[in-house]
Amino acid sequence: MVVAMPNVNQRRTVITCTNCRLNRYCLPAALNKSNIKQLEAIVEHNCSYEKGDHLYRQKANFKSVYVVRSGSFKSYAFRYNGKGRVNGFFFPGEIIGMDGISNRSHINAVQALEHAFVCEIPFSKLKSLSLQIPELQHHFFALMGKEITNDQEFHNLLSSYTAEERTAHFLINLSSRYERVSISPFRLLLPMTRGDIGEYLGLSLETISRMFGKLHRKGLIAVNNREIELLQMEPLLKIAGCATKLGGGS
Amino acid sequence: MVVAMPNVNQRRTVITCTNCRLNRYCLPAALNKSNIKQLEAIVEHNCSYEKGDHLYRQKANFKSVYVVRSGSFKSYAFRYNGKGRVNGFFFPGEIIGMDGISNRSHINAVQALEHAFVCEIPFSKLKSLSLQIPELQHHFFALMGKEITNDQEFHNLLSSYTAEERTAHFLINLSSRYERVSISPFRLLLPMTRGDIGEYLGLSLETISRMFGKLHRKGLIAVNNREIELLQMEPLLKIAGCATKLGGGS
DNA sequence: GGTCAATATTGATTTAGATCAAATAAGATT
DNA sequence: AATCTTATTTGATCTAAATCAATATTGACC
Repeated sequence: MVVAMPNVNQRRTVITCTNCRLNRYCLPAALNKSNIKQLEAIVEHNCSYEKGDHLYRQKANFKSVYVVRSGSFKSYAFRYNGKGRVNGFFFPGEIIGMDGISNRSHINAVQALEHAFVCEIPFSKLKSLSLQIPELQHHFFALMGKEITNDQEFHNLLSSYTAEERTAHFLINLSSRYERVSISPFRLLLPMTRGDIGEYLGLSLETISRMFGKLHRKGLIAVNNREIELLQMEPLLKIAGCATKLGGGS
Repeated sequence: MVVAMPNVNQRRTVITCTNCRLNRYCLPAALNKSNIKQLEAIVEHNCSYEKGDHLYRQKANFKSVYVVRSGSFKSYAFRYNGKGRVNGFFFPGEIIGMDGISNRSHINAVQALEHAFVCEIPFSKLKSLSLQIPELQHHFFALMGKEITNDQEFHNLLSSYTAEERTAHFLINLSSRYERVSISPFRLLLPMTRGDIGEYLGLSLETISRMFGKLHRKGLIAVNNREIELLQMEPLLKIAGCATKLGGGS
């Protein structure tokens, strides 16, 4: 089985925010050492999930947000009419669960794409702590704001990009998110199926396969099942509609 | 010219959050009287905009969020490659500006669709006040969370709904947002063009026109230029993929 | 009221991507 | 290793919506 996302801190030292390799991408990024200790106290570290396990299901009560430590997840939702599927992927350092904040219940389900670890942060405790630590409040506002701008850029993509552009954008976006957490940004190991990508990008799985083929024929990528190598970034960025690499996002 | 959104509190009494007719949909909703006074002190009330005026432009510095008091706005963004356009509409009681929180600069431009008034809330002051008033912090987290869930439901719509379903959804969504602020939910006066709607829904303007025609021929709506009457809610809700009326959203 | 520019409708044609249909290929299970 | 299931690729065909094109309508401005 392809395991795209390497585990972080495999050795079983006790894991804390202070010693976590991802701490500069996560909530501690905004905090000083003493504040990090306070944050540590409310975080449940390193819960383990197997491939296919659900972090939560649609309509589940919202209690916590989660940070991916290793592995990856997809979020998906069915509507009343059965439409709609995958609406996000999550990689190490990224936050899961904001879809439950407004309603106190999650609108999506979230499922592990491979063996994964997450930290769980009870939201009520996070809110209380944010009242005491202005930097934490500020940072969490910024994280939610980032989620909003990502979603809006995605709106743009779904309403005006061709299949090839969406596919290139997807690869470039993944690349920059991998790079951020020191995973190779040029050899992408995809933890999700073509079908997942298709649902996410509003395309059929056959079209995803064809677009990978098309980009391959142009010499921009190499495709070997779930392993995609990005060979020529400049033209890819151009097709993806990016002036430069993208910021991370769900 | 069609003026869809009636002005609120036209008589020139001094307008405050306490006496604002929209206060139960806006930030004061979460606050007690003394807290509302504190909020009032940081709000710039009733700034006026003419049709076509920009509330802010793409890449403008982020200082404030805004609440629509009357009239309506659209937000739009151009990408590096010239793609993408309208990505949101805003009606009375709704918050504009969250697209600037994470980056300290707005990714969208926002333009008045008709004569409009907004209240401006400097974000740094709002954050400070949120540290003192837990209910305010909670409420603003909830508002941002709502934005996130709306955007994700929209992702779903753009990736899996047909033109007819999108159009019906748009009308139903508008209806419930109008109803929330006591504007008729069955006689919709649209402040935006077919082109705006098309860009928003990822369809051409001709398709919007045709779908209005199609829903009209089915007897579900009556179309008179910018005035759309919803005649049969049940079938419309069904086409729109809603079990019941939708919550508000951008 | 008359002219112009912007919007909206409607029809004809094209096309990007969906769907249908096999054939491979990779992993999982025995 | 052999079988079975799930994913992927590739080709043929179809179709929803885009695009192109022509009017028609509306509102804005002299």
